[in-house]
Amino acid sequence: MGKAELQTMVVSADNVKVRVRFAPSPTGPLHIGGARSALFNYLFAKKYGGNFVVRIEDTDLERSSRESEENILASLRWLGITWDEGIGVGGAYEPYRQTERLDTYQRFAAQLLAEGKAYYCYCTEEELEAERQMLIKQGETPRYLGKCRELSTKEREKLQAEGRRPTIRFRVPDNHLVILNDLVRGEVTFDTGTMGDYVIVKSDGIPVYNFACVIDDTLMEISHVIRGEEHLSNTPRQLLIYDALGLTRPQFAHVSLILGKDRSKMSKRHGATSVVAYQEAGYLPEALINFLALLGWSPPGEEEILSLPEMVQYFSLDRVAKNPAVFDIDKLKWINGCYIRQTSLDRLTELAIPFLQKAGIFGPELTAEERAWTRLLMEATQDRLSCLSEVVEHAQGLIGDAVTPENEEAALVLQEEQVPLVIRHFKQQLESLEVDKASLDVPQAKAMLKKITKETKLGGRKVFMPLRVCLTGKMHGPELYHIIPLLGISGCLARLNKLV
RNA sequence: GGCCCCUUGGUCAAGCGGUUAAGACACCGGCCUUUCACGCCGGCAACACGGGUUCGAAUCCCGUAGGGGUCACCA
Repeated sequence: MGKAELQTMVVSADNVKVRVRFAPSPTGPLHIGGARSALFNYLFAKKYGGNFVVRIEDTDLERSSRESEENILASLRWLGITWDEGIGVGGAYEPYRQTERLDTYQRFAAQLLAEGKAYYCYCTEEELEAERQMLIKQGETPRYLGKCRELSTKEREKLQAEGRRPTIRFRVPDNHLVILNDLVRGEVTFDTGTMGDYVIVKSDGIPVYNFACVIDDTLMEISHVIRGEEHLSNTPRQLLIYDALGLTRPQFAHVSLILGKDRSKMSKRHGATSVVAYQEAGYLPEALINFLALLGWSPPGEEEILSLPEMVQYFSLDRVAKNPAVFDIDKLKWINGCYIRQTSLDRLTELAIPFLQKAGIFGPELTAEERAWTRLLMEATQDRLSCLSEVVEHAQGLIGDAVTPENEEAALVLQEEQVPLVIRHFKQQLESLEVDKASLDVPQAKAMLKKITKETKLGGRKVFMPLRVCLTGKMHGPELYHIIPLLGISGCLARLNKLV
């Protein structure tokens, strides 16, 4: 079946209610790739008027934690990805946490057992490991050879009496072709020949992912499973269970991975991989979302800066690319800068405050004056920021009285002959004003600078550059008429006196 | 190693048998500007390779190479 035909299947799925899900396992923070999967599911649901559900797959008791669950949900909320149903919001298919659905899985496992489609396996980990090693040594695919497949009741009782707790294994049909019609990949065929019977229920009675997700997706009436490509190889195992239980398969769409610079699956080595890390680095949620959407999907038009509703409007699985995408931090920065420039000063101020607090510039509570100062700071730096965290540097440059020229070039500027004259005029201007920080605003600063230029009859650069270096020590930076009010009259005078 | 997926500029990507092979980021140049930045204008740069199919392949098929994923009582 061609991709175009598969696509019409999706679109004509109007007789089936679209229900998709994001099912993270709470074993750490929300990963960038997970966030994209969640986003694609969300977009798909909204596009087709369906429901987006969030389910927690916490069957790995060792690694799962409530804390991680909370963190993941917090990241989703921060990104603006909301869910119609699931953890925290409830719904008609409760519960949405797998460890609270154990009896359900047991029922289906019992059915498979009763029908001979699954069986108890008493092998120990050591035995299994030995088998694996042996196969590897022989150059074969490591897999379970089916030692416990035909255990008699007596043998089982004996093993049981030894204190062995069995797992339940699915009996994989021999030399059977499993065919998947993937919505992004097309037809994919797997041969069960090298698969080996796999565990569906662990010895502690907890189901394994490949089993639990089949049951849940069925019971929760999930229509489309959109997930990362790392699950593609698992899919035949799940498909086999659908078939064995006589369940209707959902449609699948496997989205390619997000890669690091070296083209391997994005991991810690490549830098930040969690959504919180980007949040803490000063990326705006709408920028991250926008960037993630562009990784593996492309809008039909030319515009790449898109709001969530716009993405919903344009989203479709047939515009999802098959090839993996390298995470390009430069592009993220650019997108983030675009959003920072679009953001109102009021919101920008609120967003920036935590960064300034964290840097120790402000305490836990801000005075009205500090807020106003921050707002001015944002006005001064808005279009030169690619990340919120960058304001810290700018703020730090405005604190304290000591200024040193950043380099030789800057030092040289101060040697120019007109400098004393310019400074004298500037000081006069400052001193003629009330020595009250609040009274010095941007229009006043502009007027002052204009006056100096006029009085000294000097060209712009000869006036502005020395002042800039005197006040900041730097050759580049925000507009002087922003810097002066940010420093305040006393701040400016202090810096001038220290330097000259 | 077996199985599976992928292959258009440095990166993201459009393209779905006939195009001068879009666009974006990055990079380079110019303009704007009292600096930098923003913005605007311009430039560099790609169909992995080899066979087919076809009047015609980036587009279809088969190989090769390269990359990736997966092979747990993890998800």
